Amino acid sequence: MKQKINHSCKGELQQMDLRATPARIAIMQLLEATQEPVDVGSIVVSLQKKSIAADPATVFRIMNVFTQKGLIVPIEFQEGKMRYELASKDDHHHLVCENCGKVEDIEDTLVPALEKHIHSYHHFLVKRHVMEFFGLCKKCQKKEKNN
Amino acid sequence: MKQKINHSCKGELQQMDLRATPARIAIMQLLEATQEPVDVGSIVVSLQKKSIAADPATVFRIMNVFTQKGLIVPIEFQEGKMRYELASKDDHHHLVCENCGKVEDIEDTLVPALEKHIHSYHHFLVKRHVMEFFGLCKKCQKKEKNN
DNA sequence: TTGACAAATGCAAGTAAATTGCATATACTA
DNA sequence: TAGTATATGCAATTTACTTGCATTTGTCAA
Repeated sequence: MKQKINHSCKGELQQMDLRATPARIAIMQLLEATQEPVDVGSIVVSLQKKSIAADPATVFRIMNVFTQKGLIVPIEFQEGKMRYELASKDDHHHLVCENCGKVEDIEDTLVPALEKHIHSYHHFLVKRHVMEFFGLCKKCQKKEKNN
Repeated sequence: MKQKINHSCKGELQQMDLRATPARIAIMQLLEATQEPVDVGSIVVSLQKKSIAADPATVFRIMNVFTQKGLIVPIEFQEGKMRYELASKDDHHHLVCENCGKVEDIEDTLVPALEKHIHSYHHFLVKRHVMEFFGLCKKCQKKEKNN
């Protein structure tokens, strides 16, 4: 069965002067359907399951172009590899469970104020930030208690 | 001229059940003398200048042991490699200039409160966080203006 | 001070993420 | 539908980091 083409993705890509190739469309759809930031390896596997063969080198290139165009944001969970998520999901941070790997989002309520503060007091213009939290989710805290 | 041995470093190492080897002592001294987080490559170069030849593999191993023992903290500036700084310098974040590379420290006034908030409202226990800011320092903002 | 042994190092080989060069394939435009 | 700029696949490369093993060295006890 042929995968239905998501026309909004196609449009989104073309608006950015990017050709709507099968790999690019599939990656956009994947990112839209996934709540957790994904890495290149898992993207390749996901596409394989949809019978879309994409070389890792190609996926790396796509992620770079998408990042340059501002479609996605690279995220670092300190695993020695990059993850990515849709830029439209911005204004939040992640709570990464170090036990089960689950990722929760939390709203970003303080960085804008903090960046203003940094500019006023340190005369430093913030363009980009990294802010992630690692620890134990509710379930894994309970599990740990029961040991 | 022989480098004077910093006896406090030696003691610090031995307290942690680590043998006080020349490379380890020199790295501790380097970290104490440096305000910016350093990567393995720059450590090797710095030691060479002090006529201490240390293999990168050894430095990587030392950084891993120091991290495990809590002497240093790994820091990620999204350059594809790790940096490290003394753990005793903790409770601050970095303002990294993307133009000249300069690193300023800012006091951490909000993370403790934020982590409490995260535990109360999201039931997530934060054990570790990453929080860095990238942008333009005062000087580089001026330079950019004059173009 | 010395000698023995566990621990640290150097060197070389091995991983894994990410990049790059080049020939081929393909999406878009006219 | 054909021509062309662009994207992809594949293989080779780069770079950070790790690991295995033989050798060296710091430490501690005698």
